[in-house]
Amino acid sequence: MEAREILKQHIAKTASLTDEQFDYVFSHFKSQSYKKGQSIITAGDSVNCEYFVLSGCLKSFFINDDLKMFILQFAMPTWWASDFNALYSNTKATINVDCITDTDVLCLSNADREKLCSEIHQVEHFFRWRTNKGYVAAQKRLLSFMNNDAKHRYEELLKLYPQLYNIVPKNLIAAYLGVSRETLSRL
Amino acid sequence: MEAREILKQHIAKTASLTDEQFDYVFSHFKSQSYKKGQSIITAGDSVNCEYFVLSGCLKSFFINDDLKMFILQFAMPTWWASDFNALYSNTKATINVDCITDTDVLCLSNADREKLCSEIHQVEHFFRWRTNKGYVAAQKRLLSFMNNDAKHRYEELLKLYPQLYNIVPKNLIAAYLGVSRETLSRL
DNA sequence: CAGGCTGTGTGACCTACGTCACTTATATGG
DNA sequence: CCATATAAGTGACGTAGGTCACACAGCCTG
Repeated sequence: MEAREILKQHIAKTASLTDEQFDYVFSHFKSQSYKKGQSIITAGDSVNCEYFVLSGCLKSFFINDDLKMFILQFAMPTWWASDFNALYSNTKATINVDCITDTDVLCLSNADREKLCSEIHQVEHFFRWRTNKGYVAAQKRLLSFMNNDAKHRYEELLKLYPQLYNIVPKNLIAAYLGVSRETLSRL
Repeated sequence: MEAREILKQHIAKTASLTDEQFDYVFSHFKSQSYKKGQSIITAGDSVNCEYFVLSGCLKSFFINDDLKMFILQFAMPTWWASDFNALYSNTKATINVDCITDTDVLCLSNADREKLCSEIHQVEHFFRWRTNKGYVAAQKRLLSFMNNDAKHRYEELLKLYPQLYNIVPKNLIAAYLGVSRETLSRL
């Protein structure tokens, strides 16, 4: 399926746009392709866009002072990724976004999102619900962190994204679960 | 300051409503008072409303199978609290909301929020940004969980809400930090 | 095919934090 | 004003998971 249709169906799940409205919205997205290992957002840079994944897989992650990596999210097709904190508050990135595999995305700039949201009520509706879902998911993950041990969280992750097991190296899974590579290997 | 003004100023920070629009919005909120220790949302019940705190302090928390409590959020004045997962997806509550102190709130039902959001574009704008902020905060907390030890998180919490230290018993702080009461006491 | 990478497994040891048990202090309500 | 919760500190000990070190497999690339 082509980019246009993927985005159209994705939006249609939460908002109803006329064909003309969707065409107008789509015209603000920029298609982009990246290679495995390439960096899309690097900590310290300014962040202009959010990225809608068409194919492939991204990771958004934080690197601490000891150079340890913590993965906030794996972004699979129809997921959105960016450093939302930096994007929304117009500050420098503290989060990185890299390609785990070759990846095609659609980019939407912060300014264009806000423009579309104010011009088309249903677009604002769509983005409200996108974030609502993200917020609820983040809270669930937080609870899982507090409540469950590494093994439990690992099983939870595999249930949530079975595809991940094949695509993603174990050290990245460990960085998502917040445990060391060695601990994960011993589960 | 009275309820009306508190909400008005709170909304005005992210959305511009005319006085008539605000009056209309405000008419959908129901004022409610609770006593210290009272439960507002109980796991297993259905959830109809979200709560805007005018005065006092709420906690939203999860109780696991071992009856251990994990606090998702302390809700101070001008914060919103509910079981948003249950509220949005119309399922039974898995999160509880209780009063830490006597508390005055404004309740808004799920149906009325959606009605207001669809009727008034700026209201949808307001709620989009409320969730955006919540989402970013949840991600930050998640990172802090993965990256920092209990002591670091404790200091972070006290910096973020200095008032909390006096109002809230230490066992609740521990439940927020995800450590045992004893460990917190030893910091 | 040799020499790097990167990914993965495993042993030995260390540490932050949990659990349980007991004590002390502070509220609160009958 | 006493009785009973509730809150808070502390010691002893257990354990999940971290860290470091090394081994080995499957790759690319020269």
